[in-house]
Amino acid sequence: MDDPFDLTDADTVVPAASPSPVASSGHLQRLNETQREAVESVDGPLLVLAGAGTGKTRVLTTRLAHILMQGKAHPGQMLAVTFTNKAAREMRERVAALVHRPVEGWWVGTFHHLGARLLRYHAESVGLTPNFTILDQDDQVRLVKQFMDIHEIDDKRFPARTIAGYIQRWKDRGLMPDKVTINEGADLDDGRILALYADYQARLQQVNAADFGDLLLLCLQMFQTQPDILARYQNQFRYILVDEYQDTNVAQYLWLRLLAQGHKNICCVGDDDQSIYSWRGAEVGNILRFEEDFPGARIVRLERNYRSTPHILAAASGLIAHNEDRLGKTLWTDANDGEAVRVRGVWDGEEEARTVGEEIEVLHGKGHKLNEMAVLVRAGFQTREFEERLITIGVPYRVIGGPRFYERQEIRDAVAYLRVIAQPDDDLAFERIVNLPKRGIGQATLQPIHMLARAQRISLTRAIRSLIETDEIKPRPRKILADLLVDFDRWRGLAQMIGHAELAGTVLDECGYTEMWKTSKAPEAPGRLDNLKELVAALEDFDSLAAFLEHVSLVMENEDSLIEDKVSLMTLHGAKGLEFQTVFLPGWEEGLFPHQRALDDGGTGGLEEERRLAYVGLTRARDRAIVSFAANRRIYGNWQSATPSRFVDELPNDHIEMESAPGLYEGNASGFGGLEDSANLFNGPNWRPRRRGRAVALSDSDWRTPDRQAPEGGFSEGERIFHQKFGYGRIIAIDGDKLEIAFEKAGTKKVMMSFIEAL
DNA sequence: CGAACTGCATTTTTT
DNA sequence: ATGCAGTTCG
Repeated sequence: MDDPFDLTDADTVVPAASPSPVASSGHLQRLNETQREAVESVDGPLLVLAGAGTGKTRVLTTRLAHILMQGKAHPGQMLAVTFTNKAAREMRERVAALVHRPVEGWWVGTFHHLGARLLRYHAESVGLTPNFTILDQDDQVRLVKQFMDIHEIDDKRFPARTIAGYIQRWKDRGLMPDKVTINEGADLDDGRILALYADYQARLQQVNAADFGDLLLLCLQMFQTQPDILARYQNQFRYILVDEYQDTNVAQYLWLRLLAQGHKNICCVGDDDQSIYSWRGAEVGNILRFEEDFPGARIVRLERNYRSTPHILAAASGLIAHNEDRLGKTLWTDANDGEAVRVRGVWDGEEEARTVGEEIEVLHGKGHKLNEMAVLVRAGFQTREFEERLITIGVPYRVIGGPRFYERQEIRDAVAYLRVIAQPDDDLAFERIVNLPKRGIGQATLQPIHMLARAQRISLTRAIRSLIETDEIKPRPRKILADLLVDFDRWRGLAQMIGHAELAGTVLDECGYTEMWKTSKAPEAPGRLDNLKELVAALEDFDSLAAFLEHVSLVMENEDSLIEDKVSLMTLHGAKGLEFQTVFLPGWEEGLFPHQRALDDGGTGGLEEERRLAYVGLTRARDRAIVSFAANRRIYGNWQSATPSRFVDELPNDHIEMESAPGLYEGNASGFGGLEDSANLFNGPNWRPRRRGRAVALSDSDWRTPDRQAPEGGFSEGERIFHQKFGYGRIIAIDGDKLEIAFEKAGTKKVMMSFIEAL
């Protein structure tokens, strides 16, 4: 895949960039005046406040290309940091397109990616070896659990998840255990949490591992303790560029500030109004403080919006104006007016889903692409209602942000085997697979091993090696463990002889893991086996096992091809950075959006962040935004009546069109009958019989684009298929355009043929 | 040691 | 309603 980790020293791979001012000015001409200013102000600190839809990415990539083409720096002297792999990839591709060739040797990537790379070069300086393991959240929690009892922490009051969260937050703030103050929560649970953090951290080093936070934190530590290393990179990185600066946490900020001290050419791009990640450590303060942090900084505001209609822009601006803590921007556009933002009150969630579905059908009938429509919700579970509706009416959709490939159980299991092979001291991986498939190794066997490992500060496999000769372990488990270690050694030897993809296949077969799923009666077993095959196939794309493992730990994304025309369903968070012609924004009710939880533990700041989320949602829309709220909603199984979100009231009247049924909305807090009034249940203004959807689905099937029309004889009984909601299954019967399918997980259902994918 | 049961919480998420 | 995690029983 993209940029597998390699040990090529960036400095040595520097083809000199030849200045080509002609091409350069061509690119500059496609920019407006402020954009050009942002591109051309290459020397000295620069903050680009880039409002939604103001051409941020274009500026960013043109700037990088500009620097290259001006011959101001070699690729190896540029550092471009993003938050997601997707953003990094996009940057790489677009810059390459601008300079008409792939750009070799420049440092583009996520904070974590680049941090990992730096650490691998200099692992010894922080007490690791270059092949250290990167732990993900799951591993972290498991590691925390191991220390819970030692520190006598009540897991009712402080579940492992929560503690891992505290540790993560400390790391986000750049705090090693010895730096945590009372102010930062050093006294949590009488200091037990902090003590656990110290143990946790010591253990990580001992097993040659780093968690996500460490990728930055250890870099910081390295920079602070090894001035020569720091100086080298300060010197090397002539131009630094940071995307989504409003999302940086303290550790990332410190990391950047240290690296930027050399040439002081740092360009940060961001938008304080789109800061929606404070709950995971992002500090809006970083962007608000930029001028103080980088003296002499220039600030460029990109305010001309190329995305949305004036109505949408005005609605979003009017809403965000209710926030106090902001740098302030005034977005403008010279696009034509377009449609007002529609705001619709409905009876309940079902009706909301129905109306959204109808709207989608109408638009699609008029020739609008489904790819250009999105339903953006506050919380993941809200997508369910829309999924059900879209299935009923036969509209293809995709849910973005579901479980990801590398997070699936079988994939993590398989990866654990590979980790044990590549990193013999990887305890977490070892524990995951020591009794998987079932070998009869349980807590009883593991306990003395743990004790020894802890006492001697060695890894579990090492502990086993020294215990294997003694009577500490009963004969039967002793034999099993000894065999297992022999297997490990054999696989490690094999790794030298055969390709890593082949190795993976061999390991999974020989350890019995594949067999375990083959014999499994579980309905999802065949799917899991398919995934394992996919994993082995994916390994082919990497140069080495190490490169693959790096990829797995750092790149957790799912690749969902945008080729098929589908409506997108996702959370507002997931929508940041995307745009659609039509955006549906359902669930604008007090308690749901703004979410009660954000209000409770975030105070005013929490509310403002929710408002920014709303702003992000609205500004995703190019032509059309439809906000809706329901009077009644079923949450966790019981019905609750709801009040329209305060954000609805904050939308400027001149730019919205209220479509509430009479009586459902008259300003906030009135005439919004809840369910206690049970007569309303069947007489609500928008109540309709349940059956209706069925009829719509059948009569409307003709609007579907021809190529999506399921081929008549495309399926046969007994065929194995895939359905995006119900998963894998086998066809039992065919009835016109509907198929009866026995799903492996979801039981037997009748579904529309157009939703079935042949395998 | 493994399987069944019960209780409990249930925003957002990248790496 | 639902799933997951921790506990209890065989």
